[in-house]
Amino acid sequence: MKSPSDIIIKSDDHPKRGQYAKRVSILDAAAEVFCREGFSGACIDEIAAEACVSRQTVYNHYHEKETLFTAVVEDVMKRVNAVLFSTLSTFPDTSDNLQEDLTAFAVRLTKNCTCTHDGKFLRKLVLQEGDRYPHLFEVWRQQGPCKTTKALAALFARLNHQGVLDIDDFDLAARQFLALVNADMQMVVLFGGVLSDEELQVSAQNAVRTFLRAYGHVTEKEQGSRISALSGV
Amino acid sequence: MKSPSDIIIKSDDHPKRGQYAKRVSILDAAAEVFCREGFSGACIDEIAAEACVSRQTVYNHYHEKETLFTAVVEDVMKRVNAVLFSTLSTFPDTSDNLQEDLTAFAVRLTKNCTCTHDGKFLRKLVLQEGDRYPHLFEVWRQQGPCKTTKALAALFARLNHQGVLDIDDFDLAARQFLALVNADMQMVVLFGGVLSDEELQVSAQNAVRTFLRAYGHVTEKEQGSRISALSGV
DNA sequence: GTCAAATTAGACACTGTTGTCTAAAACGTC
DNA sequence: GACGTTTTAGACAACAGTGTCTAATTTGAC
Repeated sequence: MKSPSDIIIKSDDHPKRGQYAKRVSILDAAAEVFCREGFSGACIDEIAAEACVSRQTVYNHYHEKETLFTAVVEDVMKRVNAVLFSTLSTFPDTSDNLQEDLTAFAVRLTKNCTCTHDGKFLRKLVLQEGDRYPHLFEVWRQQGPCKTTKALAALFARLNHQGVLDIDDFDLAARQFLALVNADMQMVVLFGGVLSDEELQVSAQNAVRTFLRAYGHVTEKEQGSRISALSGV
Repeated sequence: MKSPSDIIIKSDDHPKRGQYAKRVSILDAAAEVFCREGFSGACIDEIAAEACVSRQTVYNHYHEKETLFTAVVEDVMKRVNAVLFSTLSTFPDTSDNLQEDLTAFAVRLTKNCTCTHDGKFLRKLVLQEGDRYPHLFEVWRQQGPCKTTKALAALFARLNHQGVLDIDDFDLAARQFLALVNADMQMVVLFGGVLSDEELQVSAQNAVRTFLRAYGHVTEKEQGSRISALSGV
């Protein structure tokens, strides 16, 4: 009915051809179904259908459900981590307009990492199957979130050195920055809600304002009043 | 083999007898299995075995798997919300020793609500099956977390009125307080890790310290140094 | 002790899923 | 255009889980 050249045009940017295209297609579909149904609830037939591929093809590439699952998880983790570190590299390196720069950074963080399809998938997965595959997720945690905190801590240390921040425990500051940035996400994202760009902006602004109130150097005390005017939503 | 009076002594405090005992036993076992395996992965036979009850008894009480599942969720939600509000009622009402009082409150919050078995279960459940039962969880969210934030906001407003805090948006402050308190929990709790009492204490201390730095009234500036000495771990 | 209600083990039909196997078709590379 | 590889649809066995039914047993209240 459908020729394969139709099939590979799924929702991907550059439709790769041949065997590789199938792999990607299967991986994407599997991610979708695993995320929606959980491991036990997901059924290979459904995945095959969603990937526009026969069931046998799925079994050709990944011998069994378990293999497919771990492949999907590793794939998503790799993507998420890549985006995470690429976003981290946009951390402001100048200290003028710190409030605005940090806010923009926080927005990027939420938009690229937290509120992403992959992001939600991974969060769901970790919680859902973390107990069953401790090693799989522990490795990711070390390479991802833990490294992120360390990197962020180093970046804050730099700002501290420049004299614009007053932090004694950089690691703690990093964790708290992330917590504040995600403060409004938790509940909304959990329920599939989507925040508008404006809401994202306000949320990030609030997070950064509080962060800078706690850690901003005393000389910048005029910030407090300035930003409270901005966040009038 | 086993007499029912043996069975009901599971891990409960006061072993209720008769029909009610079975219901409780089933509900507990089901919560355990649903949490471990997810809805699709959970099997009635396993639940029945874990509850020391025949499969038929499960079907007598809850006609089908779906019914049992929603019953379990509602049960856990009720318990979690009850503990949540009972903990909220212990919010400090005097403003001397605010740092210590708030820290103790934060510890109670994490110990009673976040790091609980029920707490983790609910978080897992919301993420896992939230899409499938939007109404179920939306009601809970309104009655639980949303109300919590409102209540906490009101409590902060009271402290603000007493002049010990300098908050302009109480609701935001409440959300950020919760975010800071949970900053260290997220990753650890996700992976089934358990924080020691000491770690819990330090984490709460750090959260409150940052919160008060951001929102504490300027006159209390000596707090910053005092607490940083405390949190030397 | 009696009796109604609840519980039990086990068998049962039914459905859905996994993973294998086949033969036919489509592919891509030369 | 020929040939080896990949994909496909469909049938298939094996299995696991749901939900029903039955007949025997146990329970608790009187």
